[in-house]
Amino acid sequence: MHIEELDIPDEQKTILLKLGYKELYPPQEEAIRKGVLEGKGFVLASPTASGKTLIAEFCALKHILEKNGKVIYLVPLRALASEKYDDFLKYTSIKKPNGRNIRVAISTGDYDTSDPQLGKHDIIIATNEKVDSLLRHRAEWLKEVTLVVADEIHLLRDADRGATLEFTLTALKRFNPNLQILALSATIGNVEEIAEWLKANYVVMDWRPVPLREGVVWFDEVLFRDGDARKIELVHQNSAISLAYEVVKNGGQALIFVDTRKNTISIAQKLSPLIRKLLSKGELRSLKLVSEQILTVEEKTSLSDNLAKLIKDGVAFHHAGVHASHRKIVEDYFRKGLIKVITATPTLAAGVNLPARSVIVNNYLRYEPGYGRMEIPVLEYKQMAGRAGRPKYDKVGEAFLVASTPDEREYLMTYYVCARPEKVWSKLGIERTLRSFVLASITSGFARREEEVYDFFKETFYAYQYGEKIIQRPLTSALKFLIENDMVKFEDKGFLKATSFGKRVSELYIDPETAVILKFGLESCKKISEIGLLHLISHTPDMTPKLYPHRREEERLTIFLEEHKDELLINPPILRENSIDFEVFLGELK
DNA sequence: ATCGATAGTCTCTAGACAGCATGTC
DNA sequence: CTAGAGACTATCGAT
Repeated sequence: MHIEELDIPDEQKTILLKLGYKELYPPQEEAIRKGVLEGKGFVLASPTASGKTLIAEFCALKHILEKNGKVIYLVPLRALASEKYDDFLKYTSIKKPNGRNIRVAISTGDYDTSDPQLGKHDIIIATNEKVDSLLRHRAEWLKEVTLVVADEIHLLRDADRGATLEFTLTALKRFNPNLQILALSATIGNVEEIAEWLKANYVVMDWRPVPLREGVVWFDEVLFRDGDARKIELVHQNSAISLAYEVVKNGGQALIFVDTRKNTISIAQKLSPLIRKLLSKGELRSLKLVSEQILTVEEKTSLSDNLAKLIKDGVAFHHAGVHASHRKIVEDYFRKGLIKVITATPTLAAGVNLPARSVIVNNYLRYEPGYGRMEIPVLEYKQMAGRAGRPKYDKVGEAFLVASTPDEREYLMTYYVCARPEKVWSKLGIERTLRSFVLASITSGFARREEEVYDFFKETFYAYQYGEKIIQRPLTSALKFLIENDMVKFEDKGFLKATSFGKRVSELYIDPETAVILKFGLESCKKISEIGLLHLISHTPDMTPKLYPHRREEERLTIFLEEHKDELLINPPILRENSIDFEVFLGELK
């Protein structure tokens, strides 16, 4: 199908043709055939870079130019918001029927545009949380929205962020019954379920612009999914390092995913002398400049020192502890092909688009508090693997999982490489989460009586998956909690109303339980001291993760506790067991 | 007295959204 | 119900 043949505004065609778009990709064609452009709800599940955004662009312009509509584009990351913003900027030259140009805005915590201002724009790109917050502040213009694009909707599986997305979508759906919802997703196990929840059509496709070969490495042997095998030269006892070396030697770039930040650095360090040998004089010279840029652009830390040193050799690490501007530099020069290898934590898997010819997944286990080391979900592996293959540059992308024993190699092949991504399960039902969203449903006016609370939550994905009955009980207890703590009260005729306290809690985006603790602490205190306040804050569930008291510090902390006993606003636990928890907080004060 | 190997013990672990107040242009 | 690599420390033995 050619762009020319599509039923989209002519101005858009001109712009796209000028940019070199011609034929549609198969998933795009399929979506069109099934009727996205006709205003039906849609779930689009296909790998990254298979052109989902373009479909969103078609729908968006249709809404604005032909239906006098307004579009919200939901993304999970601020970095993604600015990426999409740049995407949509190309349409700002188009005039709407009323003679005005199309206006695009970005709304995340970073940008301070006031709400009414946002209402004047046609396309608003926002993080899920921002829209949730807008809902809680009852932004009026949300009523005018006719299309919501929800990017990366598989985020629903995430314990806290997923619930926000779920709430936001449910609320928007309710707020505006004629809304078209276009959900974009990675390949997941239960696209149909999500589609049915949204009362939408769906397209599932594994098609990728660059084919992907997946394999498992053990020692010096690579075994591919299709049965192919090959040997690699072991230039280092670590297979991931040897593999990356080989990739660069053959003129490619590699992305190595590891489990911890520390590992990210240690692998990069082992790799750097090897990679250095493969670089040309010119490359080394340019890299030196990049390295100097790293040192000057931000405050100097041991981390940036380290990074600068590694970049000289064409290697870099990437994780959340690295300053944003440094990350940007690393990403930019990797795209330019100057930096050959990046070792990264999963930041890169879901974040900005940064493909490489080869992806090496070094660890399939990751620590989870309370559970020990857990296997990462297949979905996550597939997302990392999906980063392999740069459109227009590589004929094929390769992704490798590293095994440490032959048995493990078999295991990884069956349970990761050949496995289907798991289903996405709603996490809204967790009581702590639910509480906050029950409050939100009341303060934002979606539920004015008890039955309406139930009605509202009946429409969530959680209720869809687990059944309307299952959600009743936690809802009741959440409601009870809110009433008992004076955030919500009953008025005449069974109307529910948020108290000003409740309203504030909801707007400030804090856990209701946090609010209760703070309130209790402040009310009961005789005198306020710095230590007391700080501890009170640390005691709150919003302060996570807690610090762990070291054995060595225990004594010191206990003495500290004795000295400041009177100042604390929360009484120390009596049981010795719990005192560990307690000393954690003291640890935070030091 | 000093060093060193070895074994046992301890520590530490991915990512990143919103809210506010105040200042600057 | 569930971990494991690496830093750190203690211990003992050899010189």
